[in-house]
Amino acid sequence: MNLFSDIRAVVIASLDAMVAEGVLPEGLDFANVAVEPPRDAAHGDMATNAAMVLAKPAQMKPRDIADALAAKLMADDRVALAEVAGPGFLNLRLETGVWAGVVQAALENGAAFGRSDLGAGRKVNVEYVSANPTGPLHVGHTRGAVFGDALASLLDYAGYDVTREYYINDGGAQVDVLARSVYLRYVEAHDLSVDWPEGSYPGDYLIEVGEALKAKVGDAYLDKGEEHWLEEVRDFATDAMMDLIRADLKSLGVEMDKFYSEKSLYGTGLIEAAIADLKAKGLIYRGTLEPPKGKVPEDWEPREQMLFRSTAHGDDVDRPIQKSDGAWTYFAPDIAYHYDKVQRGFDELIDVFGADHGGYVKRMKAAVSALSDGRVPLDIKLTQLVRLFKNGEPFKMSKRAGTFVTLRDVVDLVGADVTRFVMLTRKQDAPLDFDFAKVLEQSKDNPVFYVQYAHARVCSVLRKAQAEGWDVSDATLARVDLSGNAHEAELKLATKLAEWPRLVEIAARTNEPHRIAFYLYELAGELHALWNRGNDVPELRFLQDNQDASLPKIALARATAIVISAGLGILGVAPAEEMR
RNA sequence: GCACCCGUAGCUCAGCUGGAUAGAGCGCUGCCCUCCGAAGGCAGAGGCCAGAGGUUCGAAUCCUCUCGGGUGCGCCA
Repeated sequence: MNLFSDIRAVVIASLDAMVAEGVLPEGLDFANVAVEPPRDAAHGDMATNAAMVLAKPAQMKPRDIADALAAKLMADDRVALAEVAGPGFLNLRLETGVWAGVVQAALENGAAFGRSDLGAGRKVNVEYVSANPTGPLHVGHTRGAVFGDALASLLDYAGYDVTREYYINDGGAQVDVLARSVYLRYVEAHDLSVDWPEGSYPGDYLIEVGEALKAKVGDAYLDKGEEHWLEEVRDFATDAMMDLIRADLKSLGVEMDKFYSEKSLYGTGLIEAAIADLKAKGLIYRGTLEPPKGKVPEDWEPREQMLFRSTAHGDDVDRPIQKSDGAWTYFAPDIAYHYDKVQRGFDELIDVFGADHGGYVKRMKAAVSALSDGRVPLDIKLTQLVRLFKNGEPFKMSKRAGTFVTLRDVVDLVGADVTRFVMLTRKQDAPLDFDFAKVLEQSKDNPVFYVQYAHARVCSVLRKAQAEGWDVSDATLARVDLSGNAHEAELKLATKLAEWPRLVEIAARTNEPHRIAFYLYELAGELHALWNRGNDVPELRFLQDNQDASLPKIALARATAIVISAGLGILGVAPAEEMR
């Protein structure tokens, strides 16, 4: 139930009727007609811009359209008042019974209140984290993990068929470096000393991998050239790292539907097939790139390479897909991987990358555009870095992983729920300050607490009501006559609840789950405000001295808790029953 | 040099496919518990939305340019 789209439908129907009656000319496009909550509550419950949008194409004065439309809308039994204001806005005041309907819908539908069919079952693939399998996940990955996971849940809630996917970069040189590092730890496990070359991964987390390797193969690889062990150790090490990463993700509550191995692309002909597809479209050629202007690499020499004509699909420069020695560049398997996604039938693709990968956005979009003939949109979300603080001081930590702060460090210190919520209180492309002290603070300037507290307060009311022996099940509350909830503070809360389904759609359309977090903060604020109004106005307290008077109030509170719980569910955060 | 992201209250940030007088938290000032959890609430002060043009009935939002900050830029993934 989306009240805004319901009322918009009424507006559109009225406009259609006006066309039929000859009040409006034929052939008007109503696509830009919007029904929105007004910025100022004094303007009513909803406003439509219909008259202003249509004035020009209809060659009429906004005022005339608005007057005629107002008369039509007043005929709808949900509209109490429609009046023209400002430059041609039509402000609508709805019957109070409409808000009761919203509360009842929430109670009847529970967590599904706010679900949308916006996605219409379309298949969307959300690829996120995709960290190299060379070590534990760090804070930067954490943000990508939380963002991608919440986005996936949001899209699911909005009616998409969602696949959560992780691309394992296990085919390149960096896993060879990993293998050599593990080998050195393996040698150390035999109580032999080793020299650590530049650029290896000396992190402590590889010690146990080296020992595990020793337990598995004994001294079989000692004093052998790497041609005897590199491949085996590489597989062993990447498996161990992926186990580690999977456990890290699980500690955050993130579970992927699919882990897709880059290595698995080789030898299957998929890369060749993807390139052949592009070639058939005339997008592959041999050529030499110009050196980048302004910053020419010192060892620059012109080389002829196999290039992808990405400029034909919006890129700034064509991109190499084969090195001069004939080996694929990293871009080739990336193309093949996205080719595979297109082949698997996804209607939309989303990649979540760290901001340091911003340079790859255009070429990936160009590749997907070319491979799908423009049919499959690819949205790439870049997550900005996280700055760590403790009480305002920059926070450094060096534990088992060496110099960086790991995902596990963060989760161990503040918990998965807090980590997730805080990471979503900022737009993903803005830097995020994460203060270990503040996020655990139990006060209003900590949004996690503020939202949880609102939910806990409602739970407290329900517990007290049950202690009185009252039936406060959702089914009962949904049948209560809510016409008594007519106070301005109560209507304000119900109005906020009515925005929930609309907000879900906006957040899903923009792929911006942080909007959920901000909405929950506002909704919690409305509940706290109403709660405190009970100090001055006893009739507004959720608990009255008898069941009949209490149930309508409790119904409103419970509906709020349902929406908070559903919203937190999208963010992957468990609602608190009580604060401790 | 080029591309992408960003610039909104003293600070940290929202701002809905362009909508009315630009919002919230922190900080500052003053109020509100014999009363469901005051871990809260109410009110006040604080803005040339970096700047300049343009499109539009209407611009923080779209376009161009300038300034300032970040990220990236052929055989590294």
